[in-house]
Amino acid sequence: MDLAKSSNGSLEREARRKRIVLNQHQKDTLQAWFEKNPYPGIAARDQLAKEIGIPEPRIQVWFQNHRSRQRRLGLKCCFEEYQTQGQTNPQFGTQAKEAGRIRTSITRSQISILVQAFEKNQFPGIATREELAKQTGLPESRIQIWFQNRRARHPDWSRGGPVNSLAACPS
DNA sequence: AGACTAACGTAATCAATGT
DNA sequence: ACATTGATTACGTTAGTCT
Repeated sequence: MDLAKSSNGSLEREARRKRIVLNQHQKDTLQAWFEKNPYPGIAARDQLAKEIGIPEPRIQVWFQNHRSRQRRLGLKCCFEEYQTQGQTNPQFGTQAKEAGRIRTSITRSQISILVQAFEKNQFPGIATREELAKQTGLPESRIQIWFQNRRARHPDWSRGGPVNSLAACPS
């Protein structure tokens, strides 16, 4: 993606989160959990997060990246396989799909804060997201997801030219 | 300099919730 | 029933770390 255009006072890409560096013990533990279950639910992720002292959202991303890596190496850890195995073979119950994160409910006032920020910048960096997290009381990781979904579903009506923003939201 | 990989992006889809 | 929208998936890209 090519945001962060030229020098001429254009919008610069905001900084991303500082990259964490995993120590060997953390890598080993992650690896071990991955082998047991490459698709951990929120409960397992939380427990693992606590165990190795890494925030749960980082754990979730690590599993996403690691699945890609494994797949690239020819190893096939695919979700469907995992699910159907659980269904056709209920005895191997360990393969059953684990519960995901409970849906976060976002209030009207929180949404208005987020929408305002979105109209200023559709691609907030970590600093902006943390600030919004503070203002709204929502976890930063949920804010990041909110922006992803928003970009996908409300394409630029602040970017470039306002496409008559009042036409929206018939409430 | 190049390999590795956390962080981050899109697109598609599932699923909870409200109307 | 349907629309809206939060969460998860696959997969590609960007950029920091390490050898």
